[in-house]
Amino acid sequence: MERVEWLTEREERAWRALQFMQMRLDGELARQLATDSALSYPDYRVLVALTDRPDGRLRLFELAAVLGWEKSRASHHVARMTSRGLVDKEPCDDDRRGAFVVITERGRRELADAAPGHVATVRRLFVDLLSDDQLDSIADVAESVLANLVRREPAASRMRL
Amino acid sequence: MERVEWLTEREERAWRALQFMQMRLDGELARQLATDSALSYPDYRVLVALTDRPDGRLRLFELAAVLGWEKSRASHHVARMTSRGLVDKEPCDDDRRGAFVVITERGRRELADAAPGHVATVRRLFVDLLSDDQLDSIADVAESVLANLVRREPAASRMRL
DNA sequence: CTAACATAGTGGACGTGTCATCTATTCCCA
DNA sequence: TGGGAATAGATGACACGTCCACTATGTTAG
Repeated sequence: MERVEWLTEREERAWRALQFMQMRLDGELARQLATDSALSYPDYRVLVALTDRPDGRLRLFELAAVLGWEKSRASHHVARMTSRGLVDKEPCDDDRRGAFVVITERGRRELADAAPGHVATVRRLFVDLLSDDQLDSIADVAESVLANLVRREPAASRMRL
Repeated sequence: MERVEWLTEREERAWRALQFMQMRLDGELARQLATDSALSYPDYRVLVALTDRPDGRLRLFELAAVLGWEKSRASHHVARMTSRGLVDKEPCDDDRRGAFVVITERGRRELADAAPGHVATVRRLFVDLLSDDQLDSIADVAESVLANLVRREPAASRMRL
């Protein structure tokens, strides 16, 4: 095992603060939605993704891709949402393996109720605290970290016997 | 319901990218630990917190505070770790409600095995990609977001009947 | 054409995290 | 000092997310 550099003070500060921020932020967002609406944070994200489409429908694998979820997670979550009447599943004629996820009237109503409070909270706890430069800096960092992750990913698929 | 400003393009870019980064980063970190060691990411953080103390022990509520966890989460997680022999629980004489969480030899061994790979992954996927300015910027942002969260928190406790 | 492979989606098992609730103890102040 | 409030911790119920294995359908190369 070669020598491993532990983090410098500067690195540690950034890494710790980021972890804490994300944990607390997600917690608050989830809590706000749970308190002020009947939607969980994942529910909310699914419904937003669906209403971004003119017909309010997405193939399950597209939904997973848009949200950055694994397909299994999307399947489980959509199943839960279907049982609560927030979305419906419909078969797909082009590809008979496939399924569409469609937002219901009830889903639209609950999203419309929840959205203002959620957006206000994102502003209050995050966006409104930051300058334009800080927002850009965050986006730059996050995008380069993501690009690096994606670049590494195909390595696994390339591994063939 | 007053009018709510949805996010500008710049704000949305930062917010979305940050969410994605954190989700993917946590996933990779968890996956790396699961693959290369017998520890989960939460396990790892508990053991690090304990070894930061000279005697390898912390009161349960202190552990929760250090990690930024709710006490219930700490209690559940420590129970799971105790059953796997990574930590022990010991009664506290000063405060008979209390309990100490103590790292075991086995816990120390597994942490020592897991640490190099974990740190290397944090470097590879995050720290080493960023400049000093970027690291400082992240830390500044995260700390001000956290300070804002803490500032709001006491409001709830102040609410009395 | 068909055999191998890839992809869409499902479902069970399990670990994780939150909320609400409960007990026991300690703190505090009138 | 006695009694109400705060605190430490445990626990049960439930939602969430991952891994893995599986079915069914589509795609492609020989």
